Amino acid sequence: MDIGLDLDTVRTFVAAADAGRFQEAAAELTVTQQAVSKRIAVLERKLGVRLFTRTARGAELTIDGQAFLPHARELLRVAERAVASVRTGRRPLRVDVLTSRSAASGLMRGFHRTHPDIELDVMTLFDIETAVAAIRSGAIDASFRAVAVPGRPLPEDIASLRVLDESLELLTGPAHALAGARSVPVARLAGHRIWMPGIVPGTEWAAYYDDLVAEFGLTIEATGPNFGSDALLDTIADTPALATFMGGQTRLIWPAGHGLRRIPVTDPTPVYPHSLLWHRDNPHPALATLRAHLAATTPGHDVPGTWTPDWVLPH
Amino acid sequence: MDIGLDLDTVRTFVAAADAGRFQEAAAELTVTQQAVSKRIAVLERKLGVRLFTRTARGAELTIDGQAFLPHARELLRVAERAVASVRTGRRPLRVDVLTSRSAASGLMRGFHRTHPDIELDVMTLFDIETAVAAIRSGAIDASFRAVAVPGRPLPEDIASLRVLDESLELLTGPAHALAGARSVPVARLAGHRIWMPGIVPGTEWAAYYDDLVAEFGLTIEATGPNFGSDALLDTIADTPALATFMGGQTRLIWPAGHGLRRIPVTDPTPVYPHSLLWHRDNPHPALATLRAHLAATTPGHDVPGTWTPDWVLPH
DNA sequence: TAGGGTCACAACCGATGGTTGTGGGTTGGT
DNA sequence: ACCAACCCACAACCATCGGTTGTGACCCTA
Repeated sequence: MDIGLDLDTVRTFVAAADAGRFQEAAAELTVTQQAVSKRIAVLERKLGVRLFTRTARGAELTIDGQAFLPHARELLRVAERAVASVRTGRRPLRVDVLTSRSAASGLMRGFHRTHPDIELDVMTLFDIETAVAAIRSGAIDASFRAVAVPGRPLPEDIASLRVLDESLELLTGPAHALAGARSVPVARLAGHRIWMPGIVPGTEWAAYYDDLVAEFGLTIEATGPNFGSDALLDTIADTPALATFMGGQTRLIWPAGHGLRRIPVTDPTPVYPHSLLWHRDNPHPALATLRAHLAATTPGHDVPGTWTPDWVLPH
Repeated sequence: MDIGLDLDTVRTFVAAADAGRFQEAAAELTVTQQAVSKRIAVLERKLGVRLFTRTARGAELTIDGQAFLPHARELLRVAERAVASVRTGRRPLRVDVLTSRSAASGLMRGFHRTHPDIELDVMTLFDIETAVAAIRSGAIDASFRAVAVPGRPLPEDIASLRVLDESLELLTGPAHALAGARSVPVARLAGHRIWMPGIVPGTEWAAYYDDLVAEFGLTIEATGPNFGSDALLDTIADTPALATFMGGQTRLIWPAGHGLRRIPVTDPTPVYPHSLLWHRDNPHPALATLRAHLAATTPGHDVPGTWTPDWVLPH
């Protein structure tokens, strides 16, 4: 179905369209006029359309050529950005956001809205260990994580800023015993089955839920393979005895007709602390902009009536 | 400076990233595993970065690979649309808009806002002759034009709909005699030098200004080569004795500090009539949508106090 | 430790895409 | 009306590229 376009050919097409003459385009690309002629001919054969009308004083775009031209330019733009994304030196700011639907991802969307000119590459690493390693190696510029896991303090060269406390909510199906509640105290969750597949021991999120369990006497089951959030939501919706935790700012693809309920948890409200981590010596100019943006836009923390593990860094 | 990426390689990269194993990607692309390995190796050498970490049970993306992946996907999307833009059959709706800054272009932007799902290719043809020929040949689907030049009625198979009457405004520099006026009656323009380079005899816009000149005794100079709107604006701004006409909805790149004035023309206000033209038998589904959109959103015409040539089609 | 899975390297070879040389065709000056 | 000066296309040639097959090193698991 797809044609093996190659970008040199596309570049040739754009150069020829701009120049209006194959010769000039050839000079610009430092190839011969015959090479340009051949490339264009091949492109036309691949597309099945005539792109230029050859005249005695050059080559003019056909209507098909005019239609193709802006797409060709866009293609070159995107290619340039793709290459730039892995260029060492001035590359887009690389930020790790835990998951694509997390609150950190929302913060980055906000940052992108107010700074649309700053190029970003958003990615999702496994845990804080790999994130810190990636930051120290320079592979990424910043990471949103809960810091720090007990017994594993942040290295000296890593700086952090507490940027968002995200309230946890209980997610249940319509037949769950708590489905009708407008909110639920943490203590009332004792004895209920809370299912969170995909928790990997040793990660900072596992440490968070371990502490939560210990503090309030909950039971969280992490059994079974993690088939992704869709499967999780399906199961929660269909199983009256099962609930799960979810960040209050998580963006869900809400399955229609499932009747899922998001129920705030209170007394106290467990909050998941997101901090921004970065390397003290990272000179990326956009990093300072991001820090300033987050410092300016994020609300206060440690609101009374909330809970976080005591190993969480202050701000 | 740019690297000769080719899209087959990019496709291979995406397939390998999705599959997690070169073998599976190879099967999907119906090439051998060795070919995939080679392609990835070449891509990594070109980019100067390692994209995968090879393990015993497959290949995992490095951080650089993760950063590159969304750009690679975007590249393939754009490529697909580029190819689709010249595919006969279901291709984007092709609309000719006179110039990229014309009122018709604004109408298309509005259409795109309310129907972002409909793919469009907007282009600018020379005059109504070529537009009609392109419509009849199927090369384009619709055109915004003033119809019809006297003596050249629309062919039977071309339908039209009057969609917008655009008031003409006078554009002057700050030192022009009329620069201070809030509006100016057409009759007061007699004797003033109005300069509109780029008018080509025989086109429908030339016919429009010919009629305007004849009706109100104006003098329009079309002399001199047309160096584009930037050069025109520069000259108008610097020359007290010169003014030009401009569509009231034209989007200008307003040069800073030029002090240009746009002055409405009255008694009557000359309006430039934009009609949508299309082929009666054109089955493109988006064409009907566009017609309905325009019929619903465009205001009435032939407002009292306005003027159009008498050869303009009624609606 | 044997076996089945992964990817990489080497040798080979046809297709691709560049070069030079040449020819047809329109334009414009003499 | 011709000829020079431009255009682009076609042909022949040839190096490189990108695929194939064959093989080997490696890792995990039974």
